[in-house]
Amino acid sequence: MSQRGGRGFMRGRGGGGGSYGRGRGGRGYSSSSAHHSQGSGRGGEGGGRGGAGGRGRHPPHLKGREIGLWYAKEQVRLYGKKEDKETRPKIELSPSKRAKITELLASLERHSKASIAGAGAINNSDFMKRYRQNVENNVNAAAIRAGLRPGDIAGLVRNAELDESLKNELERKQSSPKYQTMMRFREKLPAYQHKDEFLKLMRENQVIVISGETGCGKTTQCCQLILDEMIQSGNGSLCNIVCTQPRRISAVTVAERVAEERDEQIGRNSVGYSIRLESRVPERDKGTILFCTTGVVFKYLIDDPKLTKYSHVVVDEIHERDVLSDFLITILKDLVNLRPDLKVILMSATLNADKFSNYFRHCSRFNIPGFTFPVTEYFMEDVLLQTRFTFEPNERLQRPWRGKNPRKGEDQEFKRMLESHVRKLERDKTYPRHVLNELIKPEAEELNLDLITSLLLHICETDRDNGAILIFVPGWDQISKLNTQLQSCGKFPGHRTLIIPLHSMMPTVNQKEVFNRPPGGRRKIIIATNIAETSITIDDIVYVIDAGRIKITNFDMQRNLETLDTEWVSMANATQRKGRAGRVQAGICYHLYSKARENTFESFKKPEILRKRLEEVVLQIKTLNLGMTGPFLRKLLDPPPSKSVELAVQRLIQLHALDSDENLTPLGFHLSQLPMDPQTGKMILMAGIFGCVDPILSIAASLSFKDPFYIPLGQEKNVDRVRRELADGSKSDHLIIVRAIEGYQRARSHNRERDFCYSNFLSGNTVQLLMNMKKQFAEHLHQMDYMSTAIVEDGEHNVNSDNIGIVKAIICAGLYPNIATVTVKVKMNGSLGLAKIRTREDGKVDLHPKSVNCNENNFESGYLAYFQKMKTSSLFLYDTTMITPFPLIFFGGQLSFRKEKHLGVVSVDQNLEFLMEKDVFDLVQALRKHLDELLEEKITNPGPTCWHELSKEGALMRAIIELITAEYKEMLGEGGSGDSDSDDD
DNA sequence: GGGCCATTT
Repeated sequence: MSQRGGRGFMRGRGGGGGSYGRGRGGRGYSSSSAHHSQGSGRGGEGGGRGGAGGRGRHPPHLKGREIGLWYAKEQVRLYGKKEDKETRPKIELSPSKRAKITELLASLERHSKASIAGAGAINNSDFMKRYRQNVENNVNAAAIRAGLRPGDIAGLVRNAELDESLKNELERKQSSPKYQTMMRFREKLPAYQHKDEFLKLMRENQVIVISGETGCGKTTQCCQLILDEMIQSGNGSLCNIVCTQPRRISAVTVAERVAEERDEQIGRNSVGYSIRLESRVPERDKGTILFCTTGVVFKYLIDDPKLTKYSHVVVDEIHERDVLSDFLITILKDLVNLRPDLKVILMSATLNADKFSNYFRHCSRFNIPGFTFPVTEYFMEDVLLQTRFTFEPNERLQRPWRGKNPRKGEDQEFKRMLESHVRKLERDKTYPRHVLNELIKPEAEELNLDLITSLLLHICETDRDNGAILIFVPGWDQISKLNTQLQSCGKFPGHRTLIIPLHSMMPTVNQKEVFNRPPGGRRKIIIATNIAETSITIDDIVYVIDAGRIKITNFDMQRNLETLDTEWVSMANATQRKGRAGRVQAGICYHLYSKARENTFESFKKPEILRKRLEEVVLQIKTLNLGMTGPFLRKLLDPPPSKSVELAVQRLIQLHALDSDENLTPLGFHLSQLPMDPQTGKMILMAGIFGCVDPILSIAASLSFKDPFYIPLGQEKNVDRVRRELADGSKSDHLIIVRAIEGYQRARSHNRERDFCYSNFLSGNTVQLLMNMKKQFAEHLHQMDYMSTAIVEDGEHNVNSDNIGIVKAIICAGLYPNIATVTVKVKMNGSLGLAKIRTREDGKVDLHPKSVNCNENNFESGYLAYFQKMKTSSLFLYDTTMITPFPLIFFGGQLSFRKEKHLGVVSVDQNLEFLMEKDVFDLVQALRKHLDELLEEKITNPGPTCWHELSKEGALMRAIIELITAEYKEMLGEGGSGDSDSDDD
């Protein structure tokens, strides 16, 4: 086989001009073949191979622009002026290859005639019947395990003997000295002090909302109070409490804390936790408290929709309004009718507790007063007064800062509010004139790092106790700039201050120094994103400086795009930030915005369900049999707009996960079982079928969790370098992850993994989690019968793992239709211009600077598959892999053929186009049809792939793999075509 | 020419 793009410049021309510079001469697929615009039109396709014929080299005496002009003239001489701006790659098959495929197709026809009628075609409704039966069986099996008859209304079954022994055990425990010491502490917590009222409400109501600020002990105490009362009243065998937390770390720490208070070992007695890939559930199965992440409860719901194992469900931190907790309380709202014995406790911050109570038909509310130290609040006017800071006029100021979608006239409206606020301060003589002069300047509305520096100096001068300072800024950029400014201004020398940047991508998030008091009596200054608002808690903070901004993802339904915007914080954010100063002593919070600005703040951050794509939510609704998505989602506390639901359903239909009636297809059924988004799910199913499980599971793990790379401040370029080395010319961000995990494992076998992580900017924790996720994914594939074992490295399932062409093809199969095209103009002087990236829906997009393909302009193939696309300062593709034509033809969308003058043109989904003769197309299309049938059969009736070349499946798979492999090798110039009979045309 | 934060038997 050979493919001849055959036009344009060659890589490596002119003595290593290209980054690859292998100097392959005219062999194979030229780098321009896919989408490099002809531009000044160098090269061209002679009759011979790859543009070698007909095209001359420019005379050696020419320089710079003259070279380009020479090629331009040459282009005109060979092809005439405007014609032949062909940029579509041409796909050809050698005669021997054609003969092979023709023979294969004939044998496949014989196979299908010989096999039972209907094999290969799927019958959706049969599948769905089986699948619904399975769901039913699971439910009944769970009921039987819980000691119920199938169909019974659930509930725990009393065991009088156990009631007695649980009661005795608790009494014994209450006399232990350790327990009593802990009890003296517990008794001081507000939640414990309101014990009787709380328990009375619990007895009298099925659903209650508990509100209270951090530090009141509601999470640790309420579950214990319920359990102890149940046990003491002789009902211990009827009590299992599950308490959900939004984050893994809080599920574990709360469980550990409660176990300690009960003088127990975690997972040994009444208290345990369960988070993904890590659980220590209580050994006994009655009289327990289980802390788990919300996602874990969702998995319980699949097998046990009525949560029959539990008597109490406690949903904590519901005020955070994450998708899962919103979703869960909607399910619970229906479940309480089916389970009159089930008690539901919703826990929220005080501010919006009423909203939840109203949602549950005005259920009872109980507020527990807070227990924190007082925090003095200052606003911009006070900061200006204390620092005497003056704003430099900023010519380039776009306008006072404002929200993302400003209503018409919002700026003017705010200006009037600010002016009236200033007039009032003037009348009241609260602040001197110079402060008001500054406050009214538009510059006062901008995030000003000089002001922060000035305020820090003010704090350092007035406070001699070196209290720790926490600064909230919106993102990486501001952390970086402020850090540089503080380090270089000379006023915060290392022997007096310790400055720690804190961001999820910086290694400091896992360092103890963040929590400890710095040695030598120095002052700790932490510059953080909102990671320090909930995820990381630093106890010794005395001062908080709140810049008042937050970066937040939104979903733009009109443009079908995810965006990342900087916005003013909500009141809830501001309160939370302020509270960070009062954890162990009285504190001070400086808000870097005026009281007037604060008046424009929303009360709460927009619920996550209104800010996200809904594909996974829709699949979950289907898995849990909750009916049509539209009606179900309208039951939510804040229903997402129907447009957003439609977009999700449409995309799932496009992925063949749902049929047009919104039923799960067999593929959709598998995807809904997998803990990842549908496209990544599709990728791992295909990896199972195509025998490249290990590398693809690495990619899937990182796409569904996070990138394992740290980026230490100032090391950005070094991280880029390491990533380029790991990519090793593959032009793939996804393969970087594969190589990183492989490298880690190799290093670990020599006990060198720490060094490996250090020199490659990897987070060892994240890599280990990714490896555990791979194991979990392999277990899923095994359970679904896509693998015969659950071993990631199993040879049978990795026959193609070292074949980069196939691994990339499977990346493409999963990520499709997320495909961008690349064009590179050839400049007059013969050098390459910048790569221009486009997608069908968005037009021009940019590659994110973190991508290894950013700044690349020498692409052997003009297609990039991507996973994440987000609009920030520009519309970015965050992660890309260069893809060759055959994977798009075999795993992309609908193929169609047309004649364009004398050329045959094949298009994929009426979008991506390739040149192909009709007879070649017929062969390719026939192969594709057989592949589609095979895949559908594999999806409906999974089983390990049979690679034997005499089987229908084996022969077809081998043929397709051979085509993709040969194409890839030829393009990348790795050891020729890898095909012994390729040179016969 | 530049990266908010979480999370799944």
